[in-house]
Amino acid sequence: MRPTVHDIAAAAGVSLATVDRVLNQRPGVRQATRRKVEEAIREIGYVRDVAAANLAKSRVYPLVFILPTSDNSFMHGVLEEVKQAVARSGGERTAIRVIEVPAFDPSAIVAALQGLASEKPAGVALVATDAPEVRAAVDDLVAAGVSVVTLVSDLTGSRRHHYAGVDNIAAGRTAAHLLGRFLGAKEGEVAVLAGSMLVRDHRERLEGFAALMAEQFPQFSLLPVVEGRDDPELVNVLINATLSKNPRVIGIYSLGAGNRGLIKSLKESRPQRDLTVVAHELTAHTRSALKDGLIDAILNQDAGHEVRSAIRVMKAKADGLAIIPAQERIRLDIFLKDNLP
Amino acid sequence: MRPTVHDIAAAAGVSLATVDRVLNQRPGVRQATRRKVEEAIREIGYVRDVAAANLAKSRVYPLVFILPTSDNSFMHGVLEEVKQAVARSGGERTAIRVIEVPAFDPSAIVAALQGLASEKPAGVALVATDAPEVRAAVDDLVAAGVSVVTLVSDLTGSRRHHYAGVDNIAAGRTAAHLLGRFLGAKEGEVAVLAGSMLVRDHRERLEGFAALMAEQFPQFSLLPVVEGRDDPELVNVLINATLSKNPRVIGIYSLGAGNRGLIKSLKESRPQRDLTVVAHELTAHTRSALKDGLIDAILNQDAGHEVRSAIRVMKAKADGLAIIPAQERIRLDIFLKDNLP
DNA sequence: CTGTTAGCGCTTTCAC
DNA sequence: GTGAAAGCGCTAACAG
Repeated sequence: MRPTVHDIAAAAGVSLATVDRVLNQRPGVRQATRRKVEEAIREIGYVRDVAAANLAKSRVYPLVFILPTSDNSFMHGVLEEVKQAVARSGGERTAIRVIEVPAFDPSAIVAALQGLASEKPAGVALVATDAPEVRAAVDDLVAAGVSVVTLVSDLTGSRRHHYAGVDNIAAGRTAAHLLGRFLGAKEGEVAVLAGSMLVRDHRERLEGFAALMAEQFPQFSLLPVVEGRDDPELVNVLINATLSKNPRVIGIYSLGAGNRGLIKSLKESRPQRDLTVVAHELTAHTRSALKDGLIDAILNQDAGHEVRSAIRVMKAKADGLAIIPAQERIRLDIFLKDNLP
Repeated sequence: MRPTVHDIAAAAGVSLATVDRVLNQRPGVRQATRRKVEEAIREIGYVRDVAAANLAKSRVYPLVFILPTSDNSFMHGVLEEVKQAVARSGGERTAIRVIEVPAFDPSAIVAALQGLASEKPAGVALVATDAPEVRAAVDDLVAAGVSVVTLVSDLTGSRRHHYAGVDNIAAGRTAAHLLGRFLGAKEGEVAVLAGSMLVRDHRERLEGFAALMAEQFPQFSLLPVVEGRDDPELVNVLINATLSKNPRVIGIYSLGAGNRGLIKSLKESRPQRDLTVVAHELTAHTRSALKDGLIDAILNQDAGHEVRSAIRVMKAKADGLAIIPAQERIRLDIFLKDNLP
């Protein structure tokens, strides 16, 4: 049997209440007594039963997700996963609330973050827009004792506890590697489509992509980045323009969302143009385009994993508990036609 | 506040003990009373607090892992992950035991399985060798009320509750897809290295690989499969022989373990031969070979995920609880030089 | 400062 | 058949 608080109390010659005070670093214990109890805890090899503690406290973890209201399948997927987590709230002792904010708008995030300062949830997960004022607002929340996790796009330099998302520089490099090898001996130009250079994940993907292309595949020249704001309509127009203006384009890297528009362009260009395409995020649209051979590879981050991981981490950090790093690492999934889930 | 057993008791006008009997399907309740209680449970929308129940029962889940004593890094990794799970046993209420059996030996697995019949652990996870007697022994355990999970290699046709491993047909197809596209316009032969055709995972990978090569890349002819028994020494000898006998080999698919031997051969052949290689399982050896360009892509299953997932599933099945399917799906990871974890 | 006591939600004797 | 009461490991009033 694992040792319990009773065993500590007996060993240290004190009452349960005192043991509890020491265990939870609450005041009202003499230094000497405290030391005695800590000694006993160590001697005996005690580890707290978190489930029992939570039961006694009737603890629930109030959690907040701040998500952009982007009209793209990926963000819809994230929202859907959060909703499923809400459905599981009972068993997981969580109370989850979602705040939707306009996309690519730092001030909206800051406002949401500041609104939470008084509410003091156990944890906040946000899709961060990379701006100093967001960083400051995050740091304030952390200082107020809230556990903060960035989701999908990170906020380096801030004091957030954890990032639940993929390594986007590696993602860009991987895209370049695949595109380069798939293109093989061909020669020509490569177009890059992004959402916005305001979000860190897009910037990093571009950075990784451009770097590896330059290092390993200098035979392909990169066209200037096209920013489609993750908007299918706009993307469609921009890509059509790019393709008609640049007849030598043989490859496309779509590093943002709004691929519905890209796919439309690809379909229209199909008989004449032979394009090798790598895109991000597996959605109903990109999936069927992959199957049809319009897209050659999809890089993906598992939204379900990201959301579940963010919740686990927020809970753990709220209690000052350790996480299992490998379990919380968000993989960059590579999907080809043949390994679709 | 979520409804509790007390609420049910009050609503049904019975005592807690009776509610508990109904909840746990124990005898000693009149049919009429039982119905009344079940009614109340439904009306009130009760869901049991598993943590509290486990606390009251001082429940621990005795779990057994049956693993082959293969001298390869992948199985060592699995064992390592199980050990880490043992270290977490306290908080997870598990008591994990490992039984090691000789590799590729159905009778050893059967003996282990039968030995467990009397012990009746809550769950058993095994790396299955595909044989009728193993299937029968698994079915017996399931019939005895033990929850059984196959790990890494499945046992279709048996009554195991769950398979914690990758889709190996898809893995083989993915390997073919990568190899075919990476080889591009070249022409020549492709060699396939397996561990043993006795294990289902290897057979399935081969099947998927051969099928896709035939469909999509008929320009490459496949050499007969080489069986290296996952043994680095043997693999080294066999691959050396294959390479010298077949000068037209331009690609290799290593679908089993023992890649240490393969890598040795690759190093030795290096200046003269230009080989495109796809291998399975990320280990210290394959990782550095990937970095050095000896291997072009590695297909991997995350041993840590597999072990943690197996444990979650065994526990859930033992209690008749639902799992989150997406969380328990083991991905086929594709690693290139650029997306190594 | 320290201890006693009554729960958290559920299970389990042991009576009736 | 059914119920009262004690207790799982921990926390939180409330006394002293």
